[in-house]
Amino acid sequence: MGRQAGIVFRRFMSRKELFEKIIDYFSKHMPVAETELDYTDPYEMIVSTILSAQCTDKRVNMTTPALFAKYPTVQSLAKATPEKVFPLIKSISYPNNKAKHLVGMAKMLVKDFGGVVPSDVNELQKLPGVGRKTANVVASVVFNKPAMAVDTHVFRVSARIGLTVGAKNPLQTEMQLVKYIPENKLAIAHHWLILHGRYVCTARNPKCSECGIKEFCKYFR
DNA sequence: AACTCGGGGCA
DNA sequence: TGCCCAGAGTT
Repeated sequence: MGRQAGIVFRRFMSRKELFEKIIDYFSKHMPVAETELDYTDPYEMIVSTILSAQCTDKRVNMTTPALFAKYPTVQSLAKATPEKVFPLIKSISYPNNKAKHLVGMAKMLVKDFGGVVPSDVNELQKLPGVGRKTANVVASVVFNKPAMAVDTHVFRVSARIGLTVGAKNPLQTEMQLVKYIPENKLAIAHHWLILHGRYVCTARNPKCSECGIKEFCKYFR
């Protein structure tokens, strides 16, 4: 497999072909990922995604049950205040900002969107606490839109492997990836690249010896 | 483009 | 203790 892949790579391999190679590996070695893309409802998804900024998913998952128990709907959260939300999320990153953002988001959803989470990326970004990354996550994962969310992991891993070339910021990475990744693979690709970046292709001291796709990786060669 | 928000996990 | 972390908003 390794030798064969090396031979294949020595001739020309497009980024689309490169993506197919790694997505094939991930699909065989991270079968859990598919189910982790399930969501209960758009409200819980967008709240969870906002909370996940600069914070590990484990801490978010420890926090959300109590939060949704007290504020199960957009309407209930819209009637809250940041001061009431803060203690429920104080153990995650930037609790003050996020408490403010969550309440502001809920208020805007009720006031301007009829209490319904929009599926359009540009509409999503109008919400407090929702930037381009969060908007793309919600659009692609919840609404199956052709959007690619790029966080620090996706940015770094894509550059190292060679999925992107010369991308200087997350937006450029996004623009390159959406060009050749099939629409129905964008959400799962986001998830896989994050997991790979978190546990193997780390920012410092990446574990190349444990990496299953180093055969295809520009950074490793 | 640079700066701020920020508590918890881990070496 | 010091360093780091699934970004977003402001200046």
